[in-house]
Amino acid sequence: MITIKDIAKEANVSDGTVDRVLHNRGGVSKKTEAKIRTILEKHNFSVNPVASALALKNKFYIAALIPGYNNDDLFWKSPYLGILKATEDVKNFGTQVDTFKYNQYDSASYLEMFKKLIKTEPSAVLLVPTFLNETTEIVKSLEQLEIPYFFLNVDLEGFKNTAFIGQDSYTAGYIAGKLMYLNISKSSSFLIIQSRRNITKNNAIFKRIEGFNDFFIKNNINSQSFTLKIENLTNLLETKEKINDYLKQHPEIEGVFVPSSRIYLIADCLEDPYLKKLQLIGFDNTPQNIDCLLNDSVSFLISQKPFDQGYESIRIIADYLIKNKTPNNKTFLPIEILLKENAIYVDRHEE
Amino acid sequence: MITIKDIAKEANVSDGTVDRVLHNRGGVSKKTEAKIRTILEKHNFSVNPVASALALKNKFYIAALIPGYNNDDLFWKSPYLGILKATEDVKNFGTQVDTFKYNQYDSASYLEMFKKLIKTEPSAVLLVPTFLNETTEIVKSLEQLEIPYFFLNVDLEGFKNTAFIGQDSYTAGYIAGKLMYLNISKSSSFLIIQSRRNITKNNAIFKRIEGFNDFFIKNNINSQSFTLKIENLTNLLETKEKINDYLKQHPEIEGVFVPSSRIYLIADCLEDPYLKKLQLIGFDNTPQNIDCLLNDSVSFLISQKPFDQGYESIRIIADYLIKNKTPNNKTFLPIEILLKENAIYVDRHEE
DNA sequence: AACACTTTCGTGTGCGCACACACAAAAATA
DNA sequence: TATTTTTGTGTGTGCGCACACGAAAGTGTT
Repeated sequence: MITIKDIAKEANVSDGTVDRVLHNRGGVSKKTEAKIRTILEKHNFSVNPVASALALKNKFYIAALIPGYNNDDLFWKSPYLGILKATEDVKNFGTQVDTFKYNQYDSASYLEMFKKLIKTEPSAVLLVPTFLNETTEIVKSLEQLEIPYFFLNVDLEGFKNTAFIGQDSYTAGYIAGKLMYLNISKSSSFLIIQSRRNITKNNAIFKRIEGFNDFFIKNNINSQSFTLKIENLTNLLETKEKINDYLKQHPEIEGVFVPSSRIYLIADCLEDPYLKKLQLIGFDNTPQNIDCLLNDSVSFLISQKPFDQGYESIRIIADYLIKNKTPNNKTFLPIEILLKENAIYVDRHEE
Repeated sequence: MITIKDIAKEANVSDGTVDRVLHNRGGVSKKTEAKIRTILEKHNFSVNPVASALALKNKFYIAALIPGYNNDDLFWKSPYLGILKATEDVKNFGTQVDTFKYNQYDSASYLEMFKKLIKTEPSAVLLVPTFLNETTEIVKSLEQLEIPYFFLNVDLEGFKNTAFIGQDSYTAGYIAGKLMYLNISKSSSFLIIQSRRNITKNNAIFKRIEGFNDFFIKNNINSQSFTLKIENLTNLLETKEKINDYLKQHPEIEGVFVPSSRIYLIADCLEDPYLKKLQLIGFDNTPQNIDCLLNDSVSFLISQKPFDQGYESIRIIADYLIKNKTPNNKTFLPIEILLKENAIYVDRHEE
């Protein structure tokens, strides 16, 4: 393994000079810089990141702004755990990570946590841009401070984020459509259940529905699509009544598609004959959803690999900071299809 | 961040003494050792792996013994790339990796490469135990030399391998059965195509077929199962003739299951009406197979995430060597279901 | 030619750990 | 008690790099 010292010796300069050109620190004559660069090229030299990390010692600081979670909605636990795992991995590489959690249904808390975050003077920010207007505001201050920012999970367009890490929601929805079609009989119907509060443009849920419907359109399938909007899924009594009523009125429905991570609520609400008869397809490998797979109430789940999303994000940002590695503009994680049998082999959150 | 020096100060001993108990190097009185351990526990101390790696500098050496690949059978390229990626990751952590490739159809080359390998005095060995008898022999010398060994991809039972990294082939086959059932009409039939040379007990292919058939048995489905054995799939003329003849004689067949990574050969051999009519399900995301997904000749592929298998193996072994972290006895990677739409979001081999 | 600057470069220190070596104290032996 | 052996502990050096400090060489001004 070749070291800076080796390069220096070959160029008849000191280690410090080589270091200066490696880090574009300036203060090197053009002649010697050229000489050093030639030798660098020749040996295809790259610094030893381990030694570099040791010497740097907590030079970088990443702040993450993501939704919190509770027992009612565990989705954001996985990305958080992924972030934690990555934090551990990069900790000794001179990179510190702090996570700020906001309430995904309260734009004020989003702004509030950002204010807290920005006071810590991060070298880069990872955020889940749930709210459009507030994000515009946030991005403005970040750009003013020249802090690079990365979007996680929500692929908001029109911003100069260094990268996006998440899923191709449209295609994920398209696949959901395909799986639905496989499971219900031809010329039968299906139901899409939406929760009002989730419908905003550019939103993953919106794109999933679009993809789902497009499958049937593009393949000229004349299954009929019904949509039921429910204000607040968590209100179980109301949800229960609405759904079962609706199904009573539309006995031709054979499948239910829930484009959010809340399909377990639907499974809970369905009366027994429906539960047996219907094919349920939903998103995300939360513990409750996995349980539904295992007890046969849900046929398929599509996972967006939330743990990996969190993990990869931090790794990408750390590489960007430490190794100056510019990431792909969009990093799409695999669209994972889960069914009863492979559910247990999914994402390892432990370790 | 707490360091060895901090621990030493608190225990009123020198760094060296702490170092000795950390590495069980001996030569420390019971009293001081107890004291140090208490403090270690109290702070939940763990050494900084970065500094450790720097100080150790190429202390460990991992040798990998895996099948080679060629254009005809690219499967083993992915694990190899995974190993390479991991090699890069652990390189600066004092761990070197060398890969030895053998011919998976020639047990002599297996032994021969092992002989080469063992001369390099590895600290640990990763191997794909394709051949039972030869593996017994190999393991014997490894155990004599007290070199820990790990199995990759092929889960041979009855050995004292430190760990296995691969897929649950039985369940993967079971899922293939389920997907097949979803795609063909009830009470129709399907065909399993086997290549003679692959049939050995304990083999992944064997287990996949078992799982596949069990799906139909356990769910009381009376689809009829046919099996066609072909000596050498690569002999395209013969394969072509045999398959199409067989299908002519059994028009009730609606699906074809190929429990190996060679389904692209079958797709190549099928005459056009069959290609359109039949549902093909196979294994592994090789480029040729992915092509078949994209051009609609194959309905599903099950990936065993070969890249990840290679990558994880090396990481697991490195952690074992560097951090003394005993791995799970079996590490099962996810059973990934691929179809046309999510094929492009799979395994990133670049970077 | 003497001076004040500026540019260019070498040296030294420390990051946290591993390990060889040195040396003291305690125990065993003569 | 003197001497050897064992046991226990401290010290020093280096891993490869980052960066501060200051020295040397170069440039311009009066």
